[in-house]
Amino acid sequence: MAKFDVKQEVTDKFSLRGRVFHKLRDDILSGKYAEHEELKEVAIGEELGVSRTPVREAFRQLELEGLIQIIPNKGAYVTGITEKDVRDIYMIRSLLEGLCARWATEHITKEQMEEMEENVYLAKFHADKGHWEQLAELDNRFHDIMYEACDSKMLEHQLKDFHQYVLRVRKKTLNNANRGSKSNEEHEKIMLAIKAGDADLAEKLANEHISNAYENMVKNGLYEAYQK
Amino acid sequence: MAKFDVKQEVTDKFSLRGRVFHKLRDDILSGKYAEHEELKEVAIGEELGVSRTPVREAFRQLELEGLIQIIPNKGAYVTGITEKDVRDIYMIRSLLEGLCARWATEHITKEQMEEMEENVYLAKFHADKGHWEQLAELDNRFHDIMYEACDSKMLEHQLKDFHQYVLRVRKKTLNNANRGSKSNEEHEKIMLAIKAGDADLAEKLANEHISNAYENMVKNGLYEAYQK
DNA sequence: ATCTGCATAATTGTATACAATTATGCAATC
DNA sequence: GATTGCATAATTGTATACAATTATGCAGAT
Repeated sequence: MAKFDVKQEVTDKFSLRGRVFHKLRDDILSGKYAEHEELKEVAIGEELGVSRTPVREAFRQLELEGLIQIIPNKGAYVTGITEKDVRDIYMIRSLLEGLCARWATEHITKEQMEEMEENVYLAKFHADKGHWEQLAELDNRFHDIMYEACDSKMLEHQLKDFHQYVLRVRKKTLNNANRGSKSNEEHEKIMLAIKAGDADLAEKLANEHISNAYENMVKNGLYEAYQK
Repeated sequence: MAKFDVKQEVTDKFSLRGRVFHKLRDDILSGKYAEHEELKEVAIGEELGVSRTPVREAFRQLELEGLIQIIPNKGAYVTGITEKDVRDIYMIRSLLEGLCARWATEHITKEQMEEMEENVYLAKFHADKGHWEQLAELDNRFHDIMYEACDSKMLEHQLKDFHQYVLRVRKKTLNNANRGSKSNEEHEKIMLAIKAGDADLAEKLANEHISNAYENMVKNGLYEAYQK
């Protein structure tokens, strides 16, 4: 009577299609392919040692993830993201993260609260030591905890969708200046607001947290990777 | 030097895969398939007179549209939407429509503004006459105008995504009571706020518009179609 | 030199064959 | 009767062949 697993990831890591999907996604996000570059089915297939069928299916998924665009009978092209797109994404995400923090305040479990506290204190340690790799990992994890804690698969899905875009710019954001520790200080405030049950404050702080991340990114000129 | 068409719909209406995609989407949204019903590749293919290949690709798209869920090596199942999911969707959409109204206030063109006014006044006429079909059509169109007017392909994409879910509940909402004319009165207020350049008011009204639509839906018990 | 028309090549769209996995039914066992 | 094991069927996953569409290059006209 077990219902099918709702937590199932949309992409299967073990099928050929799943491997193609993950490989292409990583390559696009890491910048291996230029924007607007055309992806050929046979070329990708030969590179990975698979036929066109799984490649085509991976293409359909990447299209709806917003990473490529398929034009019928022509080809698949890596999507371009403009400066305005990035700004819009951060503004939308700011709203949604705020709502997520609000709902998390209302629904977080004891275990999730404990992991969130642990995350903040561990991140403080790594920030002091300058361990940017671990810090970035913990930063991602903090947000994932909040997504899970908000107890809404709809909102979680939306926010994780945005993550695909955000990853294209955010990966370098925590390395420079002291955004890393600054970010974690903001996490701590959000965490404390959630712990105190102050949903209004949590929402406001989460809003600002994303806005600040955006401001920091602009200040450091990470836009350069994107077309005007 | 023409760049590829960014406005291109994600699904091609003329390819076999496109036809399968649209057919299945309509059938799912219209309730032809029960929730959690399994969709078999061969059965769908035979019904539409096509092979499994275009069916499989349509499945991958429907999955990312959130209408079905594919479990590797098992099958494709129509997604279930719980009452909580519906509530979450409307709350998220309320936020995003508010942002959309704000941006529309800042970016709407003269032509779009005129179409929006025309939409409202035409809808008033049909509401008086009790033409619910046309009213529903105009209602959808009003929101599409606003999505286009906000001048953000990212936000537009998000809101249209939600539309897939919302269509499953909203289609009957305008038929009963006087929600139809009530909805249009709210459209008019939003339109006037946008025309007056009052972004704060437009945002607030758009927020409330979606909330009201949700409240109305709950009041009329449209939830019954969904699992607990 | 540029443009047009057409033959050819390259690429995507679809159908089908086969492999791998999962579901089903039934007999044997307890 | 319930359960296990296994043979069989049903279904999905992948590869490949062929069709349809689009891109390319070149000859000839202007």
